Amino acid sequence: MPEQYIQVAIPVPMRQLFTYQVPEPLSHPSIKVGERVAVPFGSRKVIGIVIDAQAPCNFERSKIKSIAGRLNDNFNLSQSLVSFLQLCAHYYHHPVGDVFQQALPILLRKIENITLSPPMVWQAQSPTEDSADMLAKLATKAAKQYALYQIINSRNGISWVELRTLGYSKAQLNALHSKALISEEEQIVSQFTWQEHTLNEADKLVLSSEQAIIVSAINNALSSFSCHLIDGVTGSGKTEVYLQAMEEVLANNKQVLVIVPEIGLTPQTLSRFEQRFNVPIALHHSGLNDKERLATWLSAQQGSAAIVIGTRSAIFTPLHHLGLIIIDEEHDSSLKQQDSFRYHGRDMAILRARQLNIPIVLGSATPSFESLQNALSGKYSYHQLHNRAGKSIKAKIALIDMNQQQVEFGLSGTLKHEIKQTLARGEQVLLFLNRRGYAPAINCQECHWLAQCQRCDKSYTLHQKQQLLICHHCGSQRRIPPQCPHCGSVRIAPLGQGTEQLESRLEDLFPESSIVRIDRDSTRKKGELAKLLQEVTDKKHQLLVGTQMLAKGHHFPDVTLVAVLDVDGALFSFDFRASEQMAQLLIQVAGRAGRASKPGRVLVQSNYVDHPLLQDLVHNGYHHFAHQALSERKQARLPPFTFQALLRADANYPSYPEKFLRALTQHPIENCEFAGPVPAAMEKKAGKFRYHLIIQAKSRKALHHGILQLLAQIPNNEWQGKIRWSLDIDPIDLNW
DNA sequence: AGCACGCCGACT
DNA sequence: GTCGGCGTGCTC
Repeated sequence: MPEQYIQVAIPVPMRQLFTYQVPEPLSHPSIKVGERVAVPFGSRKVIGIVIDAQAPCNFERSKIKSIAGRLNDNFNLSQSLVSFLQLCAHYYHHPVGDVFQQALPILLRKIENITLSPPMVWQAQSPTEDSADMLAKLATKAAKQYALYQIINSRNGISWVELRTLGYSKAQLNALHSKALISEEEQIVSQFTWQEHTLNEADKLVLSSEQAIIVSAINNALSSFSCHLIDGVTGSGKTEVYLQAMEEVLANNKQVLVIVPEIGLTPQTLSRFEQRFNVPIALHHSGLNDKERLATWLSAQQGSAAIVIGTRSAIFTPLHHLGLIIIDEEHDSSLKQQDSFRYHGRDMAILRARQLNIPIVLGSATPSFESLQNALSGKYSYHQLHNRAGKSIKAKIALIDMNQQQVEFGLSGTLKHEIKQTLARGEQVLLFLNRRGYAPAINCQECHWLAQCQRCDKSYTLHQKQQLLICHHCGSQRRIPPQCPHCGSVRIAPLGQGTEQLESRLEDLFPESSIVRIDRDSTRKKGELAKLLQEVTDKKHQLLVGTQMLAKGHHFPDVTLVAVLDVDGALFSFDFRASEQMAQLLIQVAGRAGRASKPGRVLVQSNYVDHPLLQDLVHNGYHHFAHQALSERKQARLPPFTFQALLRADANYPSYPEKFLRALTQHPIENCEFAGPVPAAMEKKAGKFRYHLIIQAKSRKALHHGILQLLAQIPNNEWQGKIRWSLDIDPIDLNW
């Protein structure tokens, strides 16, 4: 018997695989790709994934260790998932082991044996006379319990995770259980199959011809790769298109993967899918614990889940019979991971659809310029959904020229007037200010000393309620100095305005109205955001103040006035994507405010109302704006017409990062150009000094090859050990 | 990323 | 004398 060697991915940030030997006693049954093995690594023992089961020995024989054991559970990765994750690592030039580590549920990365209780589902008991009485009582006395019962009764088995995501509590469940209306039973784990009761025909809407064309375009080619961009405003019926496209896929006993933004997995979203299809749905979002995550993973892999709905990392779930991928709100920035393995959920989803030869659907009211360009150039099928006539809820956007107005605490006279009018009609108002805290700085009015964070060289933000100065870049805190440390004056005053201050000004201006502030500070506690949003829906508050986090996913039917207090930052940012994001934000909130009978209005305050992009957006809408901006990007040779990678370097010594990056630019790279090195927008952050180098190419292929050349230079670089670096392919935020 | 090894400063 | 600070280097 010859010696057997395997190549293993190890959970360390190294761009290589490790070779191990399989000792004879462990070699039966034969080791397969995707198997998890316990291996000695340095002084510790870790879990590795077998990438190659019959590798040649390409390492000094005497240094090769033997694997310590095989994990003989049923949680090994499929061949298809292994090759997909390798593709991802390759695309992002990211360490393979780290990609595997991030893609796997935490429990699969631990050595300990996994004990997973069998999956349980809730079911309605067969009706009796008693239960009919009880239900009649619940219908009047406990509406929530009654609704919960109705949901459980309408499906054949529903998991606690689903019910929790739909907004129900354990207490409500227990109440029904103690009344013997429902029971918990072990789920029969079997391959999902389409049955007569799977589709709720009554829930189906009649498609417009526009919608019908899209559904058949998707369903016409279910066994080959195609990418469809559905471009349609809120209320134009994107979801109905998703649902009807899914129907055909599910009817073929194939699974569907739905990716939504971080904040998008709301009870409403889920219940839309629940109502239509009576099938097991597995969820994957931040509200799950480790065991629940593994359960989702397993049900997807075994094929018992028909639909998987999740946030960006759900793209790594191992669906065995995947037939369709849907990316909702494909422009949303939460689809891109912004640390360590910086992947884009949408782009990896396209890669996966291509690998599996299946269609993928991207949907948005404000498509990313990348997707729009791919649609316009014919790379994707482009489908526009227009609003149905007569049901138009399109909001109007108007500009307020701050130069022509008396401005008090960031509020123009016009805006104050509009707020008053709206409140008088009993409707709600939403004010955007993208700066949390009380004031973005405090300074001394005598000597103009500015309180700054030593580690970041940035102003401290004043948090009045907490009586603290907080650095928003590194989180460090200090007390408010009673007097200027420079000249001793006590005339220390806040500079500029944040949400906290706006909230307290509004309390003075509109004492009759209840005001709620929604930002990272006010929603730190778990469940607080949901609670505040519920209060808004219940009309407990009339005035909403918030940062960008308010723009995503939430629907505000009684908000009829939305105002953006300061849009100018986005117009003059050096980041060329700032204006794209600003436009998306404006259109998104405009679409989410109001309802058919009471359309929302959007007011935008600016000192530069003549700015061409602003004018274009306001007068001609998102698509005109996007075309305009795209032709500017083309002229300037910026993405999506070119392809970028960002090499970030940081060190404890100021000069190192720049020198390290500059050394790399000394060797020109074929078909690639360098920009920089430049100091990061925040050169100093948390005591580290940071520089950026952009590598740009006309084609993705050229960029890919260029990066390989670049990375080859790094290991022998004299700066090795003195600096830390990381690579970001297709960066979207140049600020960090 | 861990973790060991190693070389300097302040303490039972 | 030793405990422990974190710089440096290695992991099949």
